[in-house]
Amino acid sequence: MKATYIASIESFMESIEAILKAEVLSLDIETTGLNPRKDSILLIQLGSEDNNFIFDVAKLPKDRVEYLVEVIKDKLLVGFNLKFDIQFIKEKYGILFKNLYCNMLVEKIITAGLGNKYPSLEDVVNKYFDIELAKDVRESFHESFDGVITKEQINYAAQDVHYLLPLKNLQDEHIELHSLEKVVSLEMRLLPVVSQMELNGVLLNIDEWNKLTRHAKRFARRLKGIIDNTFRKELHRYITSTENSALDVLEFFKVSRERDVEIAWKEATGFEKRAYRKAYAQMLSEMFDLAEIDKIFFAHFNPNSTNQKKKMLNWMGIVTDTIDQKVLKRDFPTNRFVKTMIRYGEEYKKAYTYGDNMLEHIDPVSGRIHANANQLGATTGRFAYSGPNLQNQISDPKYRKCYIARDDKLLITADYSQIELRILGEITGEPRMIKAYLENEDIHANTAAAIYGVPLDQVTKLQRTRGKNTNFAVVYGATARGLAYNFSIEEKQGQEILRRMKLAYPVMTSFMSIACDEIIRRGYSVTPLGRKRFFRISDYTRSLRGTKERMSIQRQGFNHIIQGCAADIMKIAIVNLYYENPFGDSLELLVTVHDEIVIEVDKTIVNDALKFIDNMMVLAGETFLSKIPVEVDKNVKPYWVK
DNA sequence: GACCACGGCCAC
DNA sequence: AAACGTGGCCGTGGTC
Repeated sequence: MKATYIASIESFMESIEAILKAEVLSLDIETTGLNPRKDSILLIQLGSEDNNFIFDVAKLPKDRVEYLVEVIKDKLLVGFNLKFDIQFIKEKYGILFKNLYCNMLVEKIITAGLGNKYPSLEDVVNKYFDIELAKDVRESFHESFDGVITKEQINYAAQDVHYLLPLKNLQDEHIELHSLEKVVSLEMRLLPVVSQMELNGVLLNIDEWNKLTRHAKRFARRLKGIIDNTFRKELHRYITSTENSALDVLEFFKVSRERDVEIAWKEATGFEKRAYRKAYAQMLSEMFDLAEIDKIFFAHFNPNSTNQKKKMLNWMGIVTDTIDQKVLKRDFPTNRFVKTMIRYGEEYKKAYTYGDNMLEHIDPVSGRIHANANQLGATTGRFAYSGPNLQNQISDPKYRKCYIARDDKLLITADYSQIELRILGEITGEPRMIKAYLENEDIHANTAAAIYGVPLDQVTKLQRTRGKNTNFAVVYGATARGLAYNFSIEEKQGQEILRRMKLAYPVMTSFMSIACDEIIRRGYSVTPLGRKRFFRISDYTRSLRGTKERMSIQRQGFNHIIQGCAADIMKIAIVNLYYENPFGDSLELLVTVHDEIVIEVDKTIVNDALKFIDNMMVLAGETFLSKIPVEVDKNVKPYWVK
């Protein structure tokens, strides 16, 4: 493996010749950390077919590195998780690379459903070349790096780019084999856009957010007081009716020990390492006094423990195997204590999971939240967000309002109206659905009319809700039991609903049946764009005994066609919004939530931007929808509207 | 202390 | 308990 280390102007001049000549280069960078705003680039590695160049950014004049970036900006750049590299380059040199081939994204596309969720370079190189790459050198750049690059680090840096071009050639064979060219092309076009979206970040109104958090905390505290009192009564009832020690009590209620109180006791009594556990248990087993047990119980008691809540509910005569709020609400709809407990859980989540946690993600440099947008997070092609997950923010307007535009800017929130149902109608070719959409009928009421056998104009509110849920259930592949569970009805009635559904939408029904057979026969399902989701099909899967597994695969497979198509449409829209954007920096994409996109615009261009966004999104939808119209709902406010 | 599985719950 | 798809994050409670 050749490697040329470049730290002087002379060596730079020599190497740049080879770089200029190359049409394709592999790219990797080493940095001092993971944050493109805070951390710096140490090395830029470029691999050509016959050499690996390592540019020592710190030792070269800034204008030379800028020149290098300029030289390679339009070449095809191949790399593993290129989002990381191009974000650093954009942040430091102001140039966003757009001609990309990301080996990691490609690997996810060609192994969708079968491969690793987070493939590492080491895994993939090992898979294709049966070679073990060392991983631990990368961290050596982060802490305690003194600016002097070691020989080992140079070798490592060269190795990191060395395999990328041959890897591309091997991956290309799989792309061709599975006809995934269009999907790869779309994802690669999307990659710089997603990188830019992450760099843009979102702005949180911290004062308003904290108000909500404080409110939730106060609420949670009050509810905890009620829970404590109720539990205390039950505890005393238990103790006075038995002759158990504190230890028995804690164990009966599944209250786990080893909380702060136990640690404090260990420190106070001076027990060594592990010996204290036994001694502590011994002490508890000799404790019989009600007041003392009360004290020790509440020192250990944890209202966030599912085990404890479950045990206490059962003790109180609320017999349940789960504290799932859906189940509790159904089985004990009027129980006030159950309500209190559910409400406590909700407020606690608002206070901490959403409340305090969100502040941790505010970037120290930009003051904004730069969540990680994983463009191939879901097997179906949907995005997944993390750190924080911006796709499951509380939909209550009070919370959404905290996501705000910069001064003199506004947020446009645009979402596809019923995109998955429209896709379902289009793909299956179901005339009744097509007609309903063409004639602007209420599709949920339509389904309700069918399953309840009533005229469209006589559908009640409950029936419409059921119709709506049944429509979703079809996309998700629900069974009669599932429907029965959701609607709190008998399984027989669930069967009847499905029977009428099939009768009302016969074309859809036969299409689904054929599609589900195909999924098992081919071992994959595929969206109109060509995005595939693969399944492992064994003899067992095909057998009678494998019915459960087979049906599960068919549900996933059919859902992939619909959900994946919706994802494809949104991605096409995002790509076109970015590349066709006539407004420059006055229009910036911030975040996408499956069928929705949030865009920040200058106040001055709002009306034109709305038209542009509508146009791009509808056009993207029309790539795959021709029989059923595409509709986009739009909102403009200084904050995020749902 | 780091890791993991799981129950639970937020979103579309 | 789990009953229909796709995710991430929390806390608990266990392991090493």
